[in-house]
Amino acid sequence: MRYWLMKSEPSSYSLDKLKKDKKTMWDGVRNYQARNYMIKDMKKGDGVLFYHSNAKPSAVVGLAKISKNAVPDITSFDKKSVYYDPKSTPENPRWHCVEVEYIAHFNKYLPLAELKLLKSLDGLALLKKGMRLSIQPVLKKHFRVLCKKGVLDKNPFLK
DNA sequence: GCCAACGTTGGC
DNA sequence: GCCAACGTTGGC
Repeated sequence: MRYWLMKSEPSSYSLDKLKKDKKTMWDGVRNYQARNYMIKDMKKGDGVLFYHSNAKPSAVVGLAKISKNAVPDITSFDKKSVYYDPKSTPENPRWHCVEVEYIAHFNKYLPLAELKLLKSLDGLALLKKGMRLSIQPVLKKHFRVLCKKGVLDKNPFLK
């Protein structure tokens, strides 16, 4: 099993929204590196840290998991969608998306500025200068550090 | 709102 | 294949 961090601007899709929806297709990703992670590496059951970007403050806010492996992103075929891509067709889809399922909000949010101070997170992709990737792999040790910092009564990933 | 960093596009 | 121009991300 692998671990991930997924970014979303709360104004477009927040963890609160995911809680209401329970599950969502992570569609609209139009970056090849992020797409390749979804297609090749993300598997059902993987752990996901949910990050609010462009937020006040930007922070890791909770936990989710991958509930379905990648499938073609149908928004890329939809002319009315803002995610429409004329180069992506049902016969030859260019973009894919996984399904993400809500687990919990952390009891403590983890603002970016605080995470930068932690020696135990050295090497975490999120903290690297210029890192804009919306889907990032997270090492198990970093995942555990963040889960413990976030505090949850029941955390399926910390047994 | 600014702007650094990064990704993509397209002319050549 | 190079690279300038442009667009986007996202912290601050």
